[in-house]
Amino acid sequence: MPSEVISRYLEAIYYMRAEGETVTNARLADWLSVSRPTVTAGLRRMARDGLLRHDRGKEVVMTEEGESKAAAIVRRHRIVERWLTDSLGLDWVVADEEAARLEHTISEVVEERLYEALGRPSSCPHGNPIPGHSEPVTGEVRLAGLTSGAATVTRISEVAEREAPSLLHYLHERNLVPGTRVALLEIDAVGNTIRLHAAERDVTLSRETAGKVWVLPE
Amino acid sequence: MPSEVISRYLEAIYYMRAEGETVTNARLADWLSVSRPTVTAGLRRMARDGLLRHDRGKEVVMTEEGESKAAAIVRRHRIVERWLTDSLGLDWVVADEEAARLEHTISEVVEERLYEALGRPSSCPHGNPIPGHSEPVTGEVRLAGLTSGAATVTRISEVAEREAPSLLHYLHERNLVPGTRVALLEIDAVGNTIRLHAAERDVTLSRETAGKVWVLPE
DNA sequence: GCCATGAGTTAGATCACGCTAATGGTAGCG
DNA sequence: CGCTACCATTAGCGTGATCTAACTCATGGC
Repeated sequence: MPSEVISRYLEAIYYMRAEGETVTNARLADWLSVSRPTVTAGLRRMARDGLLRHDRGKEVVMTEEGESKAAAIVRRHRIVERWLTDSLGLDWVVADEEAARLEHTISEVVEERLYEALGRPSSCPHGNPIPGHSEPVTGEVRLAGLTSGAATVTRISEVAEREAPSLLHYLHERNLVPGTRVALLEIDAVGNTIRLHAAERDVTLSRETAGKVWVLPE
Repeated sequence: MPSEVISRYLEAIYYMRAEGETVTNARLADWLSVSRPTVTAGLRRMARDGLLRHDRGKEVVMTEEGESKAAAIVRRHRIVERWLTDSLGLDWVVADEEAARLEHTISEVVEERLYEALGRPSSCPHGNPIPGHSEPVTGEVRLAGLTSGAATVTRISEVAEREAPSLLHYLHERNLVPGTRVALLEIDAVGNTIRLHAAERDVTLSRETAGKVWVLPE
């Protein structure tokens, strides 16, 4: 059983891969808020324990075992998030923080019982699929890359939660949540912003922020 | 915030104190299944951090702070146990093991919400009071010390859970659970056993086992 | 073609947590 | 009194996880 620290490494790698980013030492250090030598040492231990391969070059590659352990953690994270929001009434941001701790102490049996008790949810509160139980929506694109006029929000990237918790608040307040319909109003290529109509309201987002919201065009 | 290891020390001390045992290095080492030098080092760190005083003699004395941290952990343990048994349908033994891990990652806010969602339970599944929410029953005695004829089971000591998980199973199977009425049949001073009638059945317990079951005489 | 920049690693340190082996009490028993 | 138990601590060691400082190396800019 990997330590909690190593589990966090696995989780981070999983999220980066899911976002299509290349997984490097420096990016992991940023994500986990630790120094680069710390990551070097951590990756070495992980390679030793058969969780990934490191091949002295660049990109880190998870093994089968690493992949499945990572998926288990993410699965628990998302089920717990659902529990915290749906049953205990916590808000998005708090639920994510709490789940980040609980995901490491939830056992398989508790995970399963909880999943059933919640009625087999198909995603976390931010719309991300639950590994092993639901698939990513096909055809979704980043809001930042939207070209046609209208779309429906499918999910908020896990990256947003890590990099700026306040961003989650921001999106939630503006009702930019899974299921909301949005209509593109204007792309400002100079200011690097995107203006859109969502939930009876006009919203302006930076291109950066809009890159973390995924939508399904109509 | 104490580490998880130190939290386990606090919890163990709390349980021993509640049972009226003297808290010594050796007893802690037994309880926690670590070597005595490890306990020495742990207690030193705890004293350094203001959780207890050690006074180079014998007994360990918790400070206000240590006491309240310990109570918080035990409170979470018992609330989580209730959740696991009542909402998720886990059995006594598994619930205790799971709670032993979850108690360290449950935050104050989750603890409170969960307590409310469960309908403010007054004890853990084994009948032990929830610190800060309920008081120990007054007048209870150990089943081993019962003299009169009849009594009602109030709680199974936390000691039983640590020392012999199978004992929990044993008691549960024989329906020796909080609320069950028992009638003393015979005390065998030679064999060191006690025979009693409980839940339509005759049961024989060793004096040792009977010391871990608390009852309220009628 | 040289050099600044950034990425990864090495070197060297610290702290928490665990171990075994050996040492130093204290206290009861004969 | 002296021995045996039991207890606590010291000594010495290993691993995981973290840090800063310093080194190496490729790559792109000029």
